[in-house]
Amino acid sequence: MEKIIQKFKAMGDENRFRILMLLLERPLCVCELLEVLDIKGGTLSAHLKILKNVDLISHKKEGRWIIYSISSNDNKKYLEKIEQELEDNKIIQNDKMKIGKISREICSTRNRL
Amino acid sequence: MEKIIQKFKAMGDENRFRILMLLLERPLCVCELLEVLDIKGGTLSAHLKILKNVDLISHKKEGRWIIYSISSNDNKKYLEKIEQELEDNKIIQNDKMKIGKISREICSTRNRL
DNA sequence: CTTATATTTAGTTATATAGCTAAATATAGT
DNA sequence: ACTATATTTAGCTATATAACTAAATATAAG
Repeated sequence: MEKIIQKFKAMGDENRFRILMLLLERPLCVCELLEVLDIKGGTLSAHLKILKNVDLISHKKEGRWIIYSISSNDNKKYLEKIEQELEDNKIIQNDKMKIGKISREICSTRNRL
Repeated sequence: MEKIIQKFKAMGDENRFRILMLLLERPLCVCELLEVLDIKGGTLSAHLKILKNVDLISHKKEGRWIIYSISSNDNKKYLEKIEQELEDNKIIQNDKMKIGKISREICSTRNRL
């Protein structure tokens, strides 16, 4: 039971929920997520750890980047169903618009921790 | 988005999650829930309000009792799927065993707030 | 009116959560 | 070696959450 409750808690935070909706678009590196969310690197790392601990996301290394994605097809389907109910949400829309304009390489030009 | 996040938060609490699993057995009055959960009346009322506010449960009056139940078939199906993954959980098992032995009338013999 | 059932409110306490800064650590690429 | 990307840690602050007690309120039944 602890596990499922932790999963709900993981999804019950705005920034983590936005991360999940963003990863539904495509796998993303940490610096791309940082471009969209208004939080610091350390904070984002903590959120990613929480989502990883409940198996909602997973990651792989690719060059000097760490790429996060939704961890299973079940999770993907589940989250997509939720996403449909949020088609008209401004924050989510805006996040997806932003992420559409960003590529991994943009990160080097910024200087976020 | 606020709404879905509130829903996850509502489910991400042990006592509230136990309430949902109990209501999956059958509709229950507040005093029956009080027999199973180790919390005071005021606290339980607050939890029920949170679950009601996100439309997970609803209630109706019946004599001097207020009967709570899962609010829709969709919610019921959703929660039943989660319940299946928890078949071997001791707390849930115990809760369901207890609720099986209780009827509404037992309440008058106790004196919980 | 009194009792039973439930909710609400005010006030309190303890713990959890989310964010920050700043420094340290890890790893891969150049 | 140095840089880029990311994580972790320690220390801090602010807010949210869950619980309690105790009293007040609401409603229906007897």
